[in-house]
Amino acid sequence: MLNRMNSLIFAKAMADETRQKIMLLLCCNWLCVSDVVDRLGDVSQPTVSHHLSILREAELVHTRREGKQIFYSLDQDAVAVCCGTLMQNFAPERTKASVPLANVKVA
Amino acid sequence: MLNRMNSLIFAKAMADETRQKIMLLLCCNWLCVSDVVDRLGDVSQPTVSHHLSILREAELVHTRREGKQIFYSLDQDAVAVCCGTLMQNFAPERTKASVPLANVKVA
DNA sequence: TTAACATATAGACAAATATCAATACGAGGT
DNA sequence: ACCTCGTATTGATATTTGTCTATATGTTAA
Repeated sequence: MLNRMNSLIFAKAMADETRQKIMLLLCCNWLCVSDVVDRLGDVSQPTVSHHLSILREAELVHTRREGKQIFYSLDQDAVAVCCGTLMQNFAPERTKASVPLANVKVA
Repeated sequence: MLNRMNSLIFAKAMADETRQKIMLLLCCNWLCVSDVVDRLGDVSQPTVSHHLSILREAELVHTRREGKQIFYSLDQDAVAVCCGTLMQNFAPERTKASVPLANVKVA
């Protein structure tokens, strides 16, 4: 139940190009909101805040306050867990023997 | 480029509850459209066809014609590849040593 | 070729979502 | 206290998307 819920929330969180761009920016990086706005270049600050709140509710980002700024970074563990859940639900026959991801062909 | 594109198409394809239900039905199973309609119970045939076409365009299903019927089944390899791509893009620090999915905590 | 059945497509509509400008909120600094 | 800066929220709008009914397409059988 919770797994299925997670899969849906996760997929919805990922299902937007701007959000994926933001996630890439926050991957291995702590950035504050205005940094993200600057790096995207073509999206307003409220829009970025909105996307960040979606990522927050999906529990895909870490948050840290520093003075006036709020820093975000991608929660890679959460992403990995969600991907694992997706695999278990939708590719169970490829998960049986604990497939090393390195061996999974990527186009 | 193509990877990122795939991640977006994949996420969008997964980002709907009805579609996830269909994918679960088609996981390890060949079903024709009307079978899917029956098992879902609360969705019209055109709607199912529409969802199947989205899954088809995302290349997440196999198709086989048999007389008047068209059978679908989930392409688990494709799902695995897409999940791997997601991991590589959005959880690279968890992919380095080829993490066995069995060791990934699932809530 | 016509009829019956299975699936796909078209068109219309409603709900969800992405976006922006304007504004509120909150934390420092003066 | 006030002002400024960074972020969040609100309200409005446009686009996307999911759904339906009606219809078209395609396959098989009579």
